[in-house]
Amino acid sequence: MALAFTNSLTRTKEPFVSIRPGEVGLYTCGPTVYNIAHIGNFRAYVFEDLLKRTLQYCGYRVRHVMNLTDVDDKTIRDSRAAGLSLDDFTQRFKEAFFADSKVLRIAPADVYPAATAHIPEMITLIQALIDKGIAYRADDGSVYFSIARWPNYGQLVHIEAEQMRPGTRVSHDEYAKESVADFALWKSWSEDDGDVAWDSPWGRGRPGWHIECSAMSARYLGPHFDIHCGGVDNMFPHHEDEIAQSEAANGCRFVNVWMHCAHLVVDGVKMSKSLGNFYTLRDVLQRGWSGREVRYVLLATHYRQSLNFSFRACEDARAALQRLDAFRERLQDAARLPDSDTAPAAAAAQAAEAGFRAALEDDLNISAALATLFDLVREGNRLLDAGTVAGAAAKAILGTLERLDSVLAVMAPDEDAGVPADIQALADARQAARKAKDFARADQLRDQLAAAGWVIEDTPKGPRVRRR
RNA sequence: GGCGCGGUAGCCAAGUGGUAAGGCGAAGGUCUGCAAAACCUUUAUUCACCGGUUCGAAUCCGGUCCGCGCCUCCA
Repeated sequence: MALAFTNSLTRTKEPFVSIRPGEVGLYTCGPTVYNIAHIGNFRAYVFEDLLKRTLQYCGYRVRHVMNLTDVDDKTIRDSRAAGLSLDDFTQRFKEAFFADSKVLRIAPADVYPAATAHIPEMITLIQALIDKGIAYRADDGSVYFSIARWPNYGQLVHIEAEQMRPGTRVSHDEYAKESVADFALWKSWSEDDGDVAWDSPWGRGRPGWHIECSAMSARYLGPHFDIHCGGVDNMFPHHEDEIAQSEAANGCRFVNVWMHCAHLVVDGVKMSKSLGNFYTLRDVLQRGWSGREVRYVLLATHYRQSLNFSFRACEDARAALQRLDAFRERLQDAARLPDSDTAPAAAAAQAAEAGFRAALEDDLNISAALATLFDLVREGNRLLDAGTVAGAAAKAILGTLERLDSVLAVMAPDEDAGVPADIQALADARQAARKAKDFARADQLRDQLAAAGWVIEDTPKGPRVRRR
């Protein structure tokens, strides 16, 4: 089975063939840095991370570009409200984004181009569209892309311009357009923009939203590249417009494969501040969930399926991960023993690896991939119980787990915050009581620990205290 | 009006023609001073509903019901 992805352009699953053998150019729409990204945003980034790691697992070298939208209506509006320069304002949210990405173990992109650092590229692109007669400068000084002059428009969302119903969000200041469906490439300066403006052949102003991705993807990946991702909500108009701009300006196909992930919902409904179900990663961490637990929740649902986030799902993830942890600990202990027969362990490990790879190659079927992982856990535990996994056999399974984790990135536990001194003192007192066979006293201390939110486990190496 | 997505066990979730993966939970067992943790076993005659095609359908076709998303700057 070879790699295959569902292409939003054709809406079918297609074999994946890279433009250059062994290499993939990947562009993923990044954050608009006007606030802290929420877990719905990170659902998309985790999906893209899974895609990238899968490509790498399958042997591709991936060149990954993720843009940072640091100039748009919202960044301008909110930076002015905060009394900060645009750069100072967006810088904080860029840093927050990188920090949160790291917590979620998202592998960094190769390049994070910022829109404000690529204005000349955008101007060049817009000029090319004007020169070709596809874009026009309106009376208000803005430049628009004319959909009437680009018959290929609509290939991604499969719509006809006539069928578009003017939405309620059409802004009043865009009356200068020839057609409601036309979209801005360059927006002339208005008072609301304050000091945010660049010079251009059409006067002072700032770029439209879509143009940055066309300009920056071409700069870092070329005019024609392999895969472009984002959330479904970006299909229209953002990606549709990108295609129009890029193909009209460059005269070649823009992207071979478009991949879009479905929305994250919370308890079955869209996340929104007014419903009180709006969470940033930080909100979730504050409730005691770790980065990898959240990553697992975001990862474990297939990307084209809407993901229902809930704290119940976090609990399930924690339990599943603890089971993986326990399995790896058992294997690490067994690896120090003299070698056993390696055949059964090797067979289980190979079966898991083959199944895992086949599942991910099939349009990132993460559920099937995780199923093969847990099949290996069960089979491995059985073999450990039977004493047929020791030494090299245990190391073989650990090696497989490590390779699977190069894609999943969920196996290494998060940093433990440690045990407070007073809690440890209670645990020590309980152990002393147990030694003295004063079990009533020991149980009473255990209850005290439980009331404080800690559980105690008596292992062969002594008692271990753990938060619950 | 247009374009889409989805309804599979208590919960989450694969499977798109060959007779229901996996995770969580629950129940039983092993271990333990008792627990906890861990491990093992069990846990859907059935895939929203009604017809149809087929030797055979959760999977294909027609219809019905229900939930959700997008239609100009929300991942």
